[in-house]
Amino acid sequence: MLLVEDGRRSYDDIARRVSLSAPAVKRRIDRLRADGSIRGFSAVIDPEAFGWRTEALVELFYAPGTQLSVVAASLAKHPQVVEAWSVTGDADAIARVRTTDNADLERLIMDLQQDGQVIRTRSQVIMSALIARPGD
Amino acid sequence: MLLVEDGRRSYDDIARRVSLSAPAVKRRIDRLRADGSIRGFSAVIDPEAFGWRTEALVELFYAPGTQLSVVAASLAKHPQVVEAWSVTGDADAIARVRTTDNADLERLIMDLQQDGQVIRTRSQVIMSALIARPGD
DNA sequence: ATTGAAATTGCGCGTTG
DNA sequence: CAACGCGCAATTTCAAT
Repeated sequence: MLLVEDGRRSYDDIARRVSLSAPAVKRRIDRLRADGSIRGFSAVIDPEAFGWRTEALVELFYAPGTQLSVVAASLAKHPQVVEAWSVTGDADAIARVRTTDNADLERLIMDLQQDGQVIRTRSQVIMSALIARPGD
Repeated sequence: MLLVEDGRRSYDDIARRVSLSAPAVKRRIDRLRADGSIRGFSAVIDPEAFGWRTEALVELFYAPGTQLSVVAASLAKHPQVVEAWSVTGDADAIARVRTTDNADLERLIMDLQQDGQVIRTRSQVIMSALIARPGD
């Protein structure tokens, strides 16, 4: 969708590109928002400009029988956790985290381990972005 | 920033919330965009609504001496690759991918391997999202 | 503060099932 | 004929100068 490329495009602009009228476009978008196809709109930020200088993917290994909901709750406490997924394979979950520096990253990982059921973590720190498509 | 929560908020709306005038807000946002702190705006989509039913993190292992630029170019060819990072640790890079189904995922991985320098991959398919903060 | 652009709403029309 | 989605035009809100 064109709105993924630029979430502030005007209805008129979109309308011209798809050969419709502006109101028609608005109503379609309203519908997409209502039924959840479009979750919302967001500004995409440069993390460095906000002091987040290190980013990492942290694989999390939980104690047997740990509930997903408590995992999620534990992760939600830490604003450094940008995204986290429950995954198949070796690890139980993977968190994408953003910290000010390596020390902060270390502290976060310690926190997560103390927080409860984390047995082990394995981190892969991001050196550079190869691909970044917004809106995901 | 409030614009991360809702990228289509009006200047007036923001101005009221932060006790400033609308023009002042606009100037600030213009400055943030100019200096790169705000990269842009985007609609956040429900992948399922667009037929993307499987998501995975794919660790990529490249042949020794492979250039990052060719890695990036190879990944960029595939629209299923949503994000990709060069990382420390075991793997050389990690790609977040979105496919219609498992067969499509398998095909994508084969493609990436044929495409050149990928020696090995290891995939972790995402079962559910635990945390999702937009705008990142 | 003013001027112009964009968003929003009501209404009638054509198409479809 | 009922439901739906469109375009037009009028109104209101917003943006830019």
